[in-house]
Amino acid sequence: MKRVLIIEDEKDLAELLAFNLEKEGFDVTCVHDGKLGLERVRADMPDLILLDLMLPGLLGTEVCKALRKDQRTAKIPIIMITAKGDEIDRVVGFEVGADDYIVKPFSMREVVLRVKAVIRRFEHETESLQPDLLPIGNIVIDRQRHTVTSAECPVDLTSTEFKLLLHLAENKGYVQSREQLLQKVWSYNNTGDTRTVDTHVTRLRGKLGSPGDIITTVRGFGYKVEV
Amino acid sequence: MKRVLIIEDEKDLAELLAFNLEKEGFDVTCVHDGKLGLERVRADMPDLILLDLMLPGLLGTEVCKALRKDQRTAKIPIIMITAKGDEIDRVVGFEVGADDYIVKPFSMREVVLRVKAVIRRFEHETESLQPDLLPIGNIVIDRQRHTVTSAECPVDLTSTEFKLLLHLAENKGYVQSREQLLQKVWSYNNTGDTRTVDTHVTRLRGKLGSPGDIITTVRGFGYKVEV
DNA sequence: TATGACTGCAACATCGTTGTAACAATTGTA
DNA sequence: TACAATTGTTACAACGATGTTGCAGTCATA
Repeated sequence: MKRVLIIEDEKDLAELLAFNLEKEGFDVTCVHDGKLGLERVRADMPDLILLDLMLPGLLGTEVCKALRKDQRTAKIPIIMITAKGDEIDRVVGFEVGADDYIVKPFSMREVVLRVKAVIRRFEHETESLQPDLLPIGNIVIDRQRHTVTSAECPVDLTSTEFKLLLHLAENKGYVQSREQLLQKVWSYNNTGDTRTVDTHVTRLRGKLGSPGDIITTVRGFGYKVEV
Repeated sequence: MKRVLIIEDEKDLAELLAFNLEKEGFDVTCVHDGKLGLERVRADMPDLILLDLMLPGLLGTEVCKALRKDQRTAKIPIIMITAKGDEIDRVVGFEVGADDYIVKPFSMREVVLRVKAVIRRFEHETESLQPDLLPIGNIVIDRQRHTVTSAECPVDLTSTEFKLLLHLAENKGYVQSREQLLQKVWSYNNTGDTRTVDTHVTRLRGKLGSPGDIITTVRGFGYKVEV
């Protein structure tokens, strides 16, 4: 169950928000003052904060900034409630750092949807967002990002080198002849100079450093990746 | 124009479905194998998937589960085609996660109606549930107001530039080929000079200033946004 | 109608990448 | 050991992909 903290000085509005969010299964707490709100966040560590821009004592923007500065609370998503549309640019920009905003007047349905959406987004972001990684030895290939790390260090590969490494890794354990590689990686139908493969293997090994040793030479046949 | 991917091993049936959906104005692609289907989904990102339950190689249920696990594809609606009625509970339930099903034998009219209904339903859901704000690096994109701030400064983008930035940001980390971008941002099906993309990327980078560096070039493949 | 913004395309500049060749090093074999 | 075959390495010129700019056509708006 997700916990939401509402920091809003208009008590009627706060309770209305709380009622509707609780109906949707959220665990809601209300605070009516900015300074108290800050303390409450640190005590409760909620999953999301609904924060009014206009607060007595400490402005909503100040609360937001303070939360962003503290490493512990920096990643709690904040939705700002604001009356004026023209404040928005400043609110959502880096200066203040809210994650979403709702302009008064708003429907309860809108608030609930917005809260759910922001929470969903943050769940995804914090989740290990690594769907299609191909680890091989001490090397990790990321197909989507088109990036490669060797011994945890990012390596900058050219397009041909990337395709070559990927093909060898996807067929790990199987020896690939130079002709096969030219066909698969280079899309050559006729046979070009097979020594081209050697050149690229060398460059690849060089860029990968010592983990590149998993690309082994099979004398007389070709290359393979072996762990 | 909405794009539909059909994953169905009976080629005759697949073509019949394709014919009838194309007649209704859909852009249809067919794949006859589960594993290929998965790859195709990730490459094309269709708006809806018609998926046969009984597939050679990889079962339809497995394809469905795999799509649901990947954050990028989790929200693409799936209609399952099934021969037996008794599987349905499991198929549309949480374990597999299809959004609708059609039992063989079915009329083409029924399929078309079902496809349209599911697409309509999902259009509303994705609209209302998306947060308005998409912060990425030092850039904040406001979907609703169609505004962008770069390093807290409002930036004036044209509609094409906005769509381009939004699409790259929504797929952050994933390399988008020029062809994909033309399809998603420009709605070009096939023709078009892919260099047009380059031009707009340049203009976009220029307007965004130094925070625009998050749009990185992946030589030989396309562009991506990386933080 | 005139103006201005936007768009797509073409042309040019620039820079990284690539294939080839030449030479060095290694391996296998007689 | 000597020799041939294979592979490793390096350098370099040509190529190609991308960055950039200008321009004409289109569209909307005043």
